[in-house]
Amino acid sequence: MVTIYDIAAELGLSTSTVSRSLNNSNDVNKKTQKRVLDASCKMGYTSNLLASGLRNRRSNTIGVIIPRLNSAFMSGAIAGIENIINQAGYNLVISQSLENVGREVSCTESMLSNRVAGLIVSLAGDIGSSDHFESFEKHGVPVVFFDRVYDNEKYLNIQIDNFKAAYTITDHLAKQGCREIIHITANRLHTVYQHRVNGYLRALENNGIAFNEKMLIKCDLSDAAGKTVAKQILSMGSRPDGIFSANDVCAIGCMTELKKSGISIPKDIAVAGFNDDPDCCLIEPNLTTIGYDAFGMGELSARVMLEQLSDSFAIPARYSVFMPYHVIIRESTKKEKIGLLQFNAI
Amino acid sequence: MVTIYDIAAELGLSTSTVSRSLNNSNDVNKKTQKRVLDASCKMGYTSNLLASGLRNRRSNTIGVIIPRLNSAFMSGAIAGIENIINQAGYNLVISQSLENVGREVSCTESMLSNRVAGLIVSLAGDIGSSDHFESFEKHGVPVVFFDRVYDNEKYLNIQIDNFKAAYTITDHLAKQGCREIIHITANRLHTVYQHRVNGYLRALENNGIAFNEKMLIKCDLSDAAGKTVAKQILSMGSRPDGIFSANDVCAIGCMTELKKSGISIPKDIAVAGFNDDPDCCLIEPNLTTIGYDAFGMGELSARVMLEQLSDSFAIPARYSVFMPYHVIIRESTKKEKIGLLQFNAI
DNA sequence: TTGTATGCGTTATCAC
DNA sequence: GTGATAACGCATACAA
Repeated sequence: MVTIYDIAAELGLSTSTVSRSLNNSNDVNKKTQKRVLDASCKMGYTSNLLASGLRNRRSNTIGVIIPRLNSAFMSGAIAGIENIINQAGYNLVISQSLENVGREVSCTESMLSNRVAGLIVSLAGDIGSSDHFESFEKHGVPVVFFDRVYDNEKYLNIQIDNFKAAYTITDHLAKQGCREIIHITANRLHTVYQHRVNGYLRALENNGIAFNEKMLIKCDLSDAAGKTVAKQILSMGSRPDGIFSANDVCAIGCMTELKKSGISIPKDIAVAGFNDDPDCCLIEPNLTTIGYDAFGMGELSARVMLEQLSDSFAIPARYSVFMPYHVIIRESTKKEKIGLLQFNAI
Repeated sequence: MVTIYDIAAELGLSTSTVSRSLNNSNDVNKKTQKRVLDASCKMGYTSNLLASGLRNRRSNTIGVIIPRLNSAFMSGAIAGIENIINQAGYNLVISQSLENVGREVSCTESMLSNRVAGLIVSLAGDIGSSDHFESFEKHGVPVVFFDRVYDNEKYLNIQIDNFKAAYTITDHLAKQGCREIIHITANRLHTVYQHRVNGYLRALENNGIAFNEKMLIKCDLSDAAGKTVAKQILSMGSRPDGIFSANDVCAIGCMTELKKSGISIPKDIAVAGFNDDPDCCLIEPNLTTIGYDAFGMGELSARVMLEQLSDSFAIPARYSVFMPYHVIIRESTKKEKIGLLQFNAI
């Protein structure tokens, strides 16, 4: 491969001048620079980022660790991150923790070995220690968390207010006349889900709905789990009239199965999800849900990262950013009787 | 950061011995190795892959370039690739070309700069020159294409037989009694789509169905495009009784819109897609489609890559692998009259 | 089995 | 504005 030595030899210059030209330094004659750039082009020069990274003691790569790459939310967030990061001249390394803390740890080790300039993370499902992020902090490598974050102010967190969102959507169900609203949540209570549970509970309380443990169903929030939950619900003594699932996938699995068994939605049971997956508008009736801007969240995470990267001497910021979210009300929670009530109320 | 110098100094050894120990070389005393490993652990050593890569003249990273990260197919394929690649001790860099050849080119440049050990690619939408892959070949960096490949035997291609698959599903539509089957394809005819068109045409021919240009509709295969196509179809003089879309997303968009306008599927129009997205089982009626193993295709691509990587002195292989596919017949193409015919035939 | 010495390609410091 | 030189951390050819 062509190196700066080759270019230097070709033009009778030193490698320093070539390097300066290539890096668009001010300390170089513009004409010389042009000669170098032309030659590098002609000779097919490709910069060696490994050498450059070694010399600079860090690569020009930003690492991303996410639980999984298989949701509209995640691919949207990645697209947002990539958009900002690439513009800034960085590359992206993406790794999946597969919802597994062990894998997350080895991902961080690999990122460390690759001397990433920064790390953007959405945490694996379990709540675990954050030890594996400490070496980054120790070596001045900024870490930004998004969506699934640690529940403390020690880190840079980009998220939505899950408590409020869950509160609002549960409250909506109650206002639609639901009196027995169950909540489907993750079996491993990551803070994200814990906050949603809390919001749900508060909404029940404020609407004078009594809560008992049977109303909280834990599963892995998959489509299959949703179907299983539906069967559970069908066999319940007193059947709920509202379901709030902590994600859309599970809500949709559940709905599909309920429909199969002749349950009418929202008449018999109103259903709400979380995330605003595209599938919400595919299932019939369309699914009420919480929507938030995945692409924007990715972009913001990346921007915060770049900010950290630029003033490396500044005290590392420690704060949480809450992104906006909105409740998207669709047919799956529009109970007809309520429609009438609302009509009368006008 | 701790380096092998630090470990060497700590133990009174040379860096070569430390390096050998860390790399599990045979030329080192097992006891010495253990001392080194213990010390490296205690001291919190993290190998510097930039230095190692510079020395070895290539990184331990495999690059992946794909059009977009937003489909079940792609995330499945990526998961498959990652599964194999990680086991082999490599890392993955993923980049999206966003269906744009220009971006694809800059992705390859960045991969080259990062001195990736190999490159796995699914091509951007357009047919373009393959010049940007030549430098890899020139420098002995293996390139494996999957799904969207160049239409020649010059490269390593992992794909399905799109001609046959399209033939089979079109033939199925014809056998269900459809006499005017339209085909929705991409407006930029990548080979993948060209082959599907060809299979479609052959099936028409073999079923004695006349073809005219109006039966071939070109669009970007998005959900929105599907809806637009539906409106086109509704305004056609002679309405088709069968639709074969080159992907599911578009088929589903189209179906949704047709249903809204009171078209009964499959009675009025039978619809078939391609890919077996999970949404095929969400839309009603469920969508007939072509299914193939995304995860397996990813794994195979990665395996072929590793094979190339291992015998670097072998002549680079040049061949195409065709993965199995299967036609998945669901309600969207089961015309009732045919059901009766089949019943009578028993 | 271990150590010495060198180079991978780049950038930064210093001198001119 | 340019050049000589050293150093980044590691791996290997060669010597011992």
